[in-house]
Amino acid sequence: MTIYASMSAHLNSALDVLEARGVLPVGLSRAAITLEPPRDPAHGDMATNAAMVLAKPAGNNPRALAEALAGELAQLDLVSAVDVAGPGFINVRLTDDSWRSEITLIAALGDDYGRSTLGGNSVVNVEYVSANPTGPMHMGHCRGAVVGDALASLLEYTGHKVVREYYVNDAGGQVDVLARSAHLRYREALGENIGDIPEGLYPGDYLVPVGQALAAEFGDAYVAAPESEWLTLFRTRAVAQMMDLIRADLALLGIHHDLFTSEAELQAAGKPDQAEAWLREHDLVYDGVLEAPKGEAPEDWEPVVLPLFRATRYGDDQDRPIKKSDGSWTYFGADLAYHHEKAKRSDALIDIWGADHVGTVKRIQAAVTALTGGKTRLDVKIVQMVRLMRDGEPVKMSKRSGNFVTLAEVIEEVGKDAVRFTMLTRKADAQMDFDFAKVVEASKDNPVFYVNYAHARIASLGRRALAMGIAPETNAAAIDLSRLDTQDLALVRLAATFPRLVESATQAREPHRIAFYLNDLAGQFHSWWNLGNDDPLRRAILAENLLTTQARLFLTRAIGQILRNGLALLGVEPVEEMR
RNA sequence: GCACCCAUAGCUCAGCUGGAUAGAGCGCUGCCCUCCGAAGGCAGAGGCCACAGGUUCGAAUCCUGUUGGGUGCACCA
Repeated sequence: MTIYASMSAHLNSALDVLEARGVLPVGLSRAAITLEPPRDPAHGDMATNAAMVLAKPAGNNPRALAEALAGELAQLDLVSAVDVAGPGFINVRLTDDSWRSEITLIAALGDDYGRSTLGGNSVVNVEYVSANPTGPMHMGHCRGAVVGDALASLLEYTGHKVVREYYVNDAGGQVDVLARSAHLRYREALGENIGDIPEGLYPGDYLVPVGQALAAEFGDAYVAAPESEWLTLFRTRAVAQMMDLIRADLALLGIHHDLFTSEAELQAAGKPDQAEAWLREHDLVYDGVLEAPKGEAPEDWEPVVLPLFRATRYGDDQDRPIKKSDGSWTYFGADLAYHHEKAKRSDALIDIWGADHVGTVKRIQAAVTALTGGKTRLDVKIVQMVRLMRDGEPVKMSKRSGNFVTLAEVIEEVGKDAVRFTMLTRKADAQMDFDFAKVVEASKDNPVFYVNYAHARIASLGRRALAMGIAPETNAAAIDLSRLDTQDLALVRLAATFPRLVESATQAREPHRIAFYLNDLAGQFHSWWNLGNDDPLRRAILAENLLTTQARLFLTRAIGQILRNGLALLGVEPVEEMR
């Protein structure tokens, strides 16, 4: 058990004792109780608000309750001092040995230090990326992809069964446009001069190979044929190739989904019809007239009767159409059925969406609530815009000319790890700038570099020790941990908060917290390392003092382990040496 | 007009779901190796946490309103 977990268990036992003794009423909720490192280390190693939280419902004085609780905690072996401060904080100081043994635990658990069973094996479906299959991925998709992937890893690490899912929007008007664009490229591949790509079709060069493949497969059979004969066929072929492109782009980012669900297949299987029937039975879909759009005056708007979902019952501004007047499904109508399908096979749903879809959050949450009777929760995590910068100037992007910055280009320029880490150095619901120059800069201004530099220094210690003929002692029992002093243990104190940080980052669905933590831990490590500059005796490797050397190397390996565990959650490769 | 997000040091941003004296990087002012551990470290200056109310033992954090910025408001996806 980690040191926080075991203190937390002891705290609970102490409260049980107070209950048994009648100091505390039985059965008070302990949910609001926290056990955390105080902001000011001078206060101690851990602080709890238990007395303040419980005093009121217990009808007790917080200070008195705190004193009683402190008395219990003081008896623990791993506690060296307890005091009550302020309105009723209980500050606990742990023995140096308890911190020393946490290093052994980190070494023993290795990659699993930080892993937890928080999720209880519940099935969480994370849908992310889901870019339209009409072209390669561009940078607009990147942040959601990275955040979704890191969040999925966090959930996995904390004991959830995670399904990483991609919803393929292969049924809307945009894929018909894709099919027509592919048809044009097909004619081009057969030798026709197609001139400029007409307005309204996709101009990108990435469709050239699609046209060539179609020409190779079908010859000139569809050159002059009416659209009705080739549209579906070409659409299927083009979408398949676009998905190959997208999968390749995602692989560059290190992202691999478990499941790709096709909108067209869901529709072919009648899922939206089933959902509609059920909703009609429960008076959640009715035929009604859509309100006129607000804002700018619509020119061609006219009232028309459509099947509407009663989203207003669940807090949306208006009821939302599930079908168009031509009888086909709206995006929402199909998406509603899709979420219903996901809900059937999951305990919780998470969608990662770009900020341009904020307006549709309420309706889909309303639909999930309606279809599952409120049993399944859908969290929609909105990822804000990223502004691409180069040397402080915004990079111009024009979607119309097809001149957008692709994900592949950026990864080629700065590397996967810099992209991933940088995307996670800001909370998702705040906008961010992505500066090409900064993300590859080798300085402490760049967290990717800074964290990896710490890891590389640790790795180099191992190499240097070996070169000096000092083989690292791997048997923890053979290491004299008493060689580690206060300054060494400060590093352990921060390292030991990793497991609880992982849990809180997961519960808040905020993977960026891991990135910030790693930056802090790296900072403290660099600081520790530099102690050796002023005082050679503070260096890790002391040729004339093997016992201290082994203890310090053991400590640094534990720090390296935490850095690796955190980087793994972010999908970033730790580096062994700087070049 | 409406909905959602944001507002913290000169700049870019954290702040662990309400805790104690508000933190980091950059920039600024100093300092630490006559390279075998400086791509780094230490110290200093810099704050009415946009504004006004409210909730309570306690608010940057939660609620309401105001102001400023962003995104979005189709039968599109």
